[in-house]
Amino acid sequence: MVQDSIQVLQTQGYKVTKPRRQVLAILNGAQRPLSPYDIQRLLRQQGKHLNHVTIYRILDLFCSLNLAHKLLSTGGFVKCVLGDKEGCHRFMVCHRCGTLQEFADEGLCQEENEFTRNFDFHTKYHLSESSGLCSNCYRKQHQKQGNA
Amino acid sequence: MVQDSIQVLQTQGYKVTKPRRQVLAILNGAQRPLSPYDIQRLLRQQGKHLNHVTIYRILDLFCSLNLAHKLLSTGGFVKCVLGDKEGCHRFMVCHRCGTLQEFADEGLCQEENEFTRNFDFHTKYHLSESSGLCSNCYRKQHQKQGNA
DNA sequence: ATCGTTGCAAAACCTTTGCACCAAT
DNA sequence: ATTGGTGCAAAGGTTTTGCAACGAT
Repeated sequence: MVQDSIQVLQTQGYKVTKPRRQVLAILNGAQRPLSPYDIQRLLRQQGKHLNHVTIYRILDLFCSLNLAHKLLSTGGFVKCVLGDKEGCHRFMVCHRCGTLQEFADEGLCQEENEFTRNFDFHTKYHLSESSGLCSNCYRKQHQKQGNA
Repeated sequence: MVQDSIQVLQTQGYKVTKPRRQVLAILNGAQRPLSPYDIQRLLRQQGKHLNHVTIYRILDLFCSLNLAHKLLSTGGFVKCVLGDKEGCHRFMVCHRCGTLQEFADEGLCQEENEFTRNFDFHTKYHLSESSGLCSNCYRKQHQKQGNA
């Protein structure tokens, strides 16, 4: 997974530096979106020190290469897991446990494009997040409250 | 338009103060998302002074009452123009001139819900922003570059 | 050796908090 | 008169900038 991203860096002419590898590793191991300072904190726990400015710049780069995404709802960063899959990359975010799943579907994109086309608007890309409950949390919720 | 919002404030038991009316007026006249400091600046140009903290608090309130929305991509605030219309409120944002249009469509919401249902995810609401070119900018773009 | 990257210091900017005062009801 | 709102001062957090030094190629 990290290896794929390193490939992208190389083929695009960007250097594969230690800081970039470290940020990749953190994003890869994360279960939730991380802020730049989150990343710095997690690295520090491993005895590694990265300047926050460096982290900002690396995240900018990763987002521009689609190696990472910035979530709309929280502003946190996550590693992209879809690679070059067609269609805009979207997220399901569980508002209970915070876990998140990335997905894409060209059909959805088309529907949205057609819809906005009625307003004479020419869509380039979509930012889209679905907020709700993941299967686990949905189950727990219903155990607690019985049925509601 | 502003009158409707004032109605909402009153019926919900919130006071209709001068600062709130001023912020409403600014949002109402704006063609693009505004930051709290943008609003302060615009008011100052009219010789009116509002503390930035006050503006933050007013915007928080407006968002909680759905009188305004905070755009997630840019962080700017816009007046809600859909009122209670069914379906999640979505935005088209022109990345050239910054103008924005709000819309909603229950069909889109359903499609997205059904799709995420395949992942055993239970969607509560959607966050969605379409980025592209408004009709004006699309035309200009094509005049400049001929055809591409 | 080179040029892209990083680290550092500093600044700018954004957002929040607590409390005293004010003003809409 | 009451109570919610506002202003102010201050603090805390986030993001950006410029430049010198470093290191991946």
